[in-house]
Amino acid sequence: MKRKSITSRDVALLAGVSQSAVSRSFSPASSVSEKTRKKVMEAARQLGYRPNTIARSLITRSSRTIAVVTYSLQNPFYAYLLEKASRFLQQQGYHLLLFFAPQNGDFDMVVDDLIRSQVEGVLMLAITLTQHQAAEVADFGIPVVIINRTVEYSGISQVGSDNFQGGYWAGRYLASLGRQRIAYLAGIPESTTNRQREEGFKAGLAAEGQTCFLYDVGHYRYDDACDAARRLFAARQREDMPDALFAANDLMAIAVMETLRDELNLTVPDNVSVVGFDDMAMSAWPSHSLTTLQQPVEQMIARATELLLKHINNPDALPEQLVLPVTPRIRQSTAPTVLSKSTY
Amino acid sequence: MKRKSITSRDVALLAGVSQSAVSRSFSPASSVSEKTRKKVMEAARQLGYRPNTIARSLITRSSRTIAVVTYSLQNPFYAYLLEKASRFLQQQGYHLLLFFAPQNGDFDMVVDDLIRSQVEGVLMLAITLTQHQAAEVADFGIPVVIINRTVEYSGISQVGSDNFQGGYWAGRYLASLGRQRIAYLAGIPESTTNRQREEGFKAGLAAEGQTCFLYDVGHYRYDDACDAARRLFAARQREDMPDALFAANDLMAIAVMETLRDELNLTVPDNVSVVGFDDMAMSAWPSHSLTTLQQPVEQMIARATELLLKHINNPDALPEQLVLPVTPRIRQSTAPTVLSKSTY
DNA sequence: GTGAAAGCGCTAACAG
DNA sequence: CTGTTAGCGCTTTCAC
Repeated sequence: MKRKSITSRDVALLAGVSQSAVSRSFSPASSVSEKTRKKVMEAARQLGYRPNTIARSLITRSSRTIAVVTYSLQNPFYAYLLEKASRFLQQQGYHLLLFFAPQNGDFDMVVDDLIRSQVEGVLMLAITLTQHQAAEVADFGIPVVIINRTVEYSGISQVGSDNFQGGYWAGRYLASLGRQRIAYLAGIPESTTNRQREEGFKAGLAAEGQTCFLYDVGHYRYDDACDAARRLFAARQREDMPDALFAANDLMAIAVMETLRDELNLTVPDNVSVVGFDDMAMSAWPSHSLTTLQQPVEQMIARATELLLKHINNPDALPEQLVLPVTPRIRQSTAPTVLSKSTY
Repeated sequence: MKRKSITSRDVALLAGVSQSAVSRSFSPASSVSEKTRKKVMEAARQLGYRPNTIARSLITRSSRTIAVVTYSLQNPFYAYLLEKASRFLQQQGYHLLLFFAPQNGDFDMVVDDLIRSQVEGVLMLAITLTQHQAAEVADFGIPVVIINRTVEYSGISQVGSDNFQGGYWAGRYLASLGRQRIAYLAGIPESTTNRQREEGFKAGLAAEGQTCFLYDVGHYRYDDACDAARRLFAARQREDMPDALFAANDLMAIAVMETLRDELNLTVPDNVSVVGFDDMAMSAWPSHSLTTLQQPVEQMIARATELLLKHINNPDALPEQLVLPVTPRIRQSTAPTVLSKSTY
């Protein structure tokens, strides 16, 4: 933008009014006579004038901008979350500054960048903040809402779903199906969502008198989950491999199913029953038909965005931690164990 | 952001230097003595000072911000495009303003918003601009690059792939497999990508002495494509329904396959061979194993972003229209026709 | 209702 | 190298 731009002064000159009259004409709340506004608008049209948002932000000290921070869009569940939340905020008249968390994990720079950019709020999707980072942003007076991840810092609002309950259900359900060797495929092990799902799962198994048969890590990613599946099912004997698996998200659950069927000649659900977490759109497609824990996406977004707006409009509002219930969706990737020839 | 913020003046006072010394200390290019910078930085740290990006933008007349406009992230191909491009631009030190094209199609407001927000460039993903809109942005001096869609306006740079060739290949390939009733599933009929793919497809069929057997529309969406599949294969007799289908993108191709197998009891590729367009990651998964035309995504992004940066740095650079080659990926969703009992 | 004047927080000459 | 001085384009008192 080197080219000199048309300013309100130029418009004022052409319209034969003062510069402030131009400003008023473009601000719905101000009182201007219909006549003046008309003159101004006409001059503005002729010159192709558009108010400079940056200058306005500087003086009003409000950027009408919200930062959205996300980790990766490879997971359709997050792509969906991002789109829904963004559209809503956009509709509320906010601009959205998009930040991707660097894959090398150097998140401090992003936090710094966030603060400098004068956003009025921050919406974090599946991003784990350290206490330090969370405090830094919050202390700076920028409201933050985290969706689908938590941080041990009560100064920040969080909206998540009941990961523990979901995991618990998965554990009990698979055991109740008669499965004896139930494995867990972790996401990012240290992420709060993973820890909660894992703990819930183990508790659920324990309630049925079982323990976790095998454990591996897939970082919430498709490819990593395929690799994990190869490791988990590497045994020679069928009785040494899992007969069921709970994956910390749908994307990994699907990866496991694909690998099982394509490379390992195992059937789902007969040889292996699989449960995921999220219920992304794709999980309901017939090819996958994945039993999973449905997160209440729409509700999560609604609550998170309204919470964020609340904090923006009222800096004294207290932070809230919301935990929304998940719903089991039983599909065809799980079935009771049947005794067949191949089992013996 | 109502709370009064710490300004460079505050820091100057504490550090015992002038306000401009503070400014210089935070600008890598400026010359400041190590001693001064140290004092300033220490004072800044104490106060928690961060330079105000908005004020900086106003005076430098450069926002270091690029707008990214996208249509929908439901299509993983675009989610991928968005993530890749964004990460690159972010790495180049740009901020990204994210705009979703409204679904009601009222794109003029977004264009206006775009211009007001003082972005230095606009990257459009799969967005169709009218000539008028394109001209409006371009005339305002904001460089625009469109990925994967074209507009009849030579003032704008565009990066796309060879849709016509891709369609042509699909048409010939399916015909060469011995398929006799080849259908086309359109995306958004009036979108340029769709038109080019469709024309190429028809030309390819013509080269093999065939014409398009049936035609339907799926708007590039999964659900719409399922509906279209139901219509396309509604005939009582096998010989009245298609034995092959070319969909204008992978998402729709997959939707068709899912519907065929799950609801219509038709097998892929034997009863129906299917070809898509894009080659998104999911298409290679064993469940789908979709034959498709691979778009050179990485290359498209690389060229588009470098083109955009070029235009930003040199406003006189001429717009370019790039058409990159697509590559057929033959997988298991297509196979030669075999004469089987069920055919007679 | 309207114009004049005073900045928002910062960078960029300009002297020294 | 450093401080002083002008603004960037806009909103917002404040008189009239």
